[in-house]
Amino acid sequence: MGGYIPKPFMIRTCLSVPLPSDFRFWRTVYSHGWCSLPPFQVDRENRTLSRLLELEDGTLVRCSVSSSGSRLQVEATSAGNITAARRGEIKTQLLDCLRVNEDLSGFHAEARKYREYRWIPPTGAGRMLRSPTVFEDVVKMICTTNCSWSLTEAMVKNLTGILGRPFTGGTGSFPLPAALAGVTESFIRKNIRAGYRSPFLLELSERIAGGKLEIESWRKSPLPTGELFRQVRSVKGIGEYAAGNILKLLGRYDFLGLDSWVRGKYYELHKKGRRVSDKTIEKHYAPYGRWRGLFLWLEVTRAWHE
DNA sequence: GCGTCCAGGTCTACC
DNA sequence: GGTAGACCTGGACGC
Repeated sequence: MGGYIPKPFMIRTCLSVPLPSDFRFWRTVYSHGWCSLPPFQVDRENRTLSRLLELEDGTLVRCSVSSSGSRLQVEATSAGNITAARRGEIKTQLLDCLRVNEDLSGFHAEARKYREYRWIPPTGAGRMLRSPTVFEDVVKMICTTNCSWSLTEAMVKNLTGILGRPFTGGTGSFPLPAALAGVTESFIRKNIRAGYRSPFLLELSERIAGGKLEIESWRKSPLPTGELFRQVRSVKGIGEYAAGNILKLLGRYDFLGLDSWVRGKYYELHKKGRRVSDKTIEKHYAPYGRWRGLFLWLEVTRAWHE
């Protein structure tokens, strides 16, 4: 029994994109935990980042990205034709995720002023991996709050596996706001295992899907950072920690985004393990101005790359 | 296997 | 503005 289900005919194409001289592929991939949350997948051995992209017309494309010399190498696979327009969109989305076109010269110039941060410019550190959409970054950030990393991984895996669109031989796409808005709170609790975060995720998705909240424009917002921070904080489920870190993915580094792990690292590095208040930490980084959140993050994760 | 405790941010109510 | 308690899950631990 069981009928024959034909496998879709897959089309494969390769792209090669030039990179700026200060770009470091692996440092960007491993800039924080996002590379291990689906639809991202990381292959440490082959130093490859994979990602299922959903293009504007709905086409799904699996991309395997690596770096050779000064170029980004992309192998793209899809069930549909990968036209010139689609190739352009794949390139745009990937460069945006990897922050390739973000100018870090101001940050590196600032780093050179401080003895403790002079190690940063030669390493090319500073770019933080982000998702193709602000929505995905915000949902994932809510899933990092008040839980272990393994639970975050489970929630995101459920989101892509249950509500995302399937693709041959891998993870599903990240669900669009409408997909998340189309289920109930109890469904999110039971199947995504998001617990008390479920009403927050549902409300966010419903507001976006219903056109009442526009968050994709945050990446190009002309608002001063403090004002943008207040806007981000107005989303239920996003507190000081989550908003501070979402801002980093929007290219603003004025907030520290402290969580228990970062605090612990700070105590280790600066206070011989002794706990201090958040105000003390904020005071420490205040002299570094608009880059303070990035200095803090690179400082506490420095050992990851050594 | 079961029960208890704890860690992890955010929200709301209250002072 | 500051604080306490509730929210939910998974892991650690003791029995």
